[in-house]
Amino acid sequence: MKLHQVTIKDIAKILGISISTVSRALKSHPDISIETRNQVKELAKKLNYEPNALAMNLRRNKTNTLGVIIPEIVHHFFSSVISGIEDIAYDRGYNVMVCQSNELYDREVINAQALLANRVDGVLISVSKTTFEFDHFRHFANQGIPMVFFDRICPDVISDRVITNDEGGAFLATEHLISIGCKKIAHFSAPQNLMIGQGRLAGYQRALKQYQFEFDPSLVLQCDTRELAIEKTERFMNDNPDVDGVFAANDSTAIAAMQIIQKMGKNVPDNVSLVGFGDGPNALIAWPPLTTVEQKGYEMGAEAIKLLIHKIENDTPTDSYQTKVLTPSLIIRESTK
Amino acid sequence: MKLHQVTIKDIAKILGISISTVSRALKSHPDISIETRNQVKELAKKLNYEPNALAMNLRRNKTNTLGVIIPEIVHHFFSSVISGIEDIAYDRGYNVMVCQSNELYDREVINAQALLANRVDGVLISVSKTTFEFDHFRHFANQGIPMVFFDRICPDVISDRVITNDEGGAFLATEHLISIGCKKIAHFSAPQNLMIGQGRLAGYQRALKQYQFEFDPSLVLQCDTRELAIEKTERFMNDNPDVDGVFAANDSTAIAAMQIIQKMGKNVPDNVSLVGFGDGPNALIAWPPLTTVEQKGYEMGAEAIKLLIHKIENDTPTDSYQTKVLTPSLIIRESTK
DNA sequence: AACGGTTTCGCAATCGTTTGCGGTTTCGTT
DNA sequence: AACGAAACCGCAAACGATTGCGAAACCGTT
Repeated sequence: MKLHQVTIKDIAKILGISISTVSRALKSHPDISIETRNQVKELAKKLNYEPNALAMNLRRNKTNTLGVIIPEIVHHFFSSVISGIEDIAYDRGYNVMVCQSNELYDREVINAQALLANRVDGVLISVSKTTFEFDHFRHFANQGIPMVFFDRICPDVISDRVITNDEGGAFLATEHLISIGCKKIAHFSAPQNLMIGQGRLAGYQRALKQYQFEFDPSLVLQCDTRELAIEKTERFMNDNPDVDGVFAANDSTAIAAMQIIQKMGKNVPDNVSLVGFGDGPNALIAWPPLTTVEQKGYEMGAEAIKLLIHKIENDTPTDSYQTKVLTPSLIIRESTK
Repeated sequence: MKLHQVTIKDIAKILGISISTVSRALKSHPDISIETRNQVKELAKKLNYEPNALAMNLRRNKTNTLGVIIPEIVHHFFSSVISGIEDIAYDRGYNVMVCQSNELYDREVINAQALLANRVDGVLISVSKTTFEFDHFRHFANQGIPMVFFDRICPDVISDRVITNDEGGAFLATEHLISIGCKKIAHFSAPQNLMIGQGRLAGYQRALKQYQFEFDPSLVLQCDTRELAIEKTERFMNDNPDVDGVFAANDSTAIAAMQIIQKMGKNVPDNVSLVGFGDGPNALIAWPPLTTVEQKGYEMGAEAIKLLIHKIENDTPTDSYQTKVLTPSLIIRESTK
């Protein structure tokens, strides 16, 4: 049972002055005498007065709240993104409502509706894997609410976007393996129906080509989870015993593969060098620490929300959209040499 | 530039009926004829009408929004908690505003104020490490806003709580080290101003006592982050060369310590056995896989929000508070033997 | 004493919605 | 034809805050 919260009306009644005077006094409006102002402020503090944001928001038609729709919070990458979002939001005086879709289309729709009903000033979205219909996002556009997509962008909805240059990152990883003298480099790839899968394979291929390595399709193994790596790595390494470099599409795959390879009696990095992609904290915890392509979740969140706030606070023409591409960088550790 | 959002007033004007009729028609109030009701509903759908939650909330004095204050989102444990919170909130029709304090007292205070201003219906809190003053939490109580503390609870504020049985978990961990034959067992502890720090130390001590080990304060090292472990472990192990068991207050500390110990030329688990606390995915990726006390983040979030919603929706007497204790279990892996 | 200019404050509308109460139809009954 | 009950709908206040405009009150000047 909620108690009555103090309002300016209460303060007005107690002090025997009008509501408007209290309102003005609280924000040091010059129309109000200093004595009155002080009286009001003192009483407000004494009563623990907190302005009712709901009322203000209703009047201003602005909530200072941003919505976020994200597939899964329990993911180092996504939680980093949220962290970046939160920090910038905090600095700029915005609140954040985080919704997770759990990769479910229906839930994403409901989340979007809730954010709409709550009149958020803008939304940040990373699309669920099961979403192929985008009308729930278009409603934001219809209402003039700015959107920024990040990471999992929505190709069918024009808007601002923040993405990672997967191809470039994969190129760096592969180039590094080449530069340290690897002669036969395998790629443990992500599914090719995902943009990230395509991009990372493409970067791998471009590096091979640029350094006159022949592309051998049999050196590409679709394998992008810890479980798959544990299942497939040994056989693959036996089939291709002279592989001395592996670029995996993500860190957990790389780490699992590394552990299997070590168990097979090979030394990492002396016999085989491995590079991952993602740079969660896992890369540091593995042994040896994993060379990996750093994916900047925090920066992505920060960039996305900056873009969004800019859109909200400046009346930019509605038809100008940017796409920000974050270039990942290679972090060289001890799994390659 | 935000467009005008459709309101019931617009619908009323177009249909030439009153606002109240529209309002009632939309919720199928029996006073309204079926034809009118249908007309209204159709037009509402056509215009993409979305009820303004702000206005409703202002009138109802209820927001259907819950606040969460958490130290850090980028933590497997905390993001699991949020995931649990989100899922239940979604099922029960609540929105969630997540704020991270980044372990900063000042920021925690501001977060609390923001939630207060937004008139959340209740709050879930896990206290920052740098918080020693709790008035900002008491404001919630003063306003009659239910609070539930979880994990990092606040001893000075009476309220509902959800915690893990840290003492019990620590006991299990220490007992395990004793049972496998460790003779000199150190504890890398969390700060003693945190209840979890106290609890884990207490469990360690109880196990020692129960098995007639002498408690040696110099074997307790305050060290609860990866960075601290990297900084302090070597010196500690040199000062105490015959330590053959370490119980660390969390996994990342245990893993970092394990890596340092390995670098010092000792074998894990042959020379030194280590146990962590927390069981994020890291414990599996470390080498050797870490024995650890399993902490149930998702369940904790779910339990906490259930308690909170119960408090919100039922007028339970304000003076009855529960504490829910989640019992952790020991997961034995290869860092101990 | 009357006037003009400050200073200081209050009225009332507004944001979008809900809801008690009262008012107008409509229709059936006698 | 007249009366009463249903059925249907609108007025207006309320939630808490902001703000343009108007209005007192006070001061000094002539």
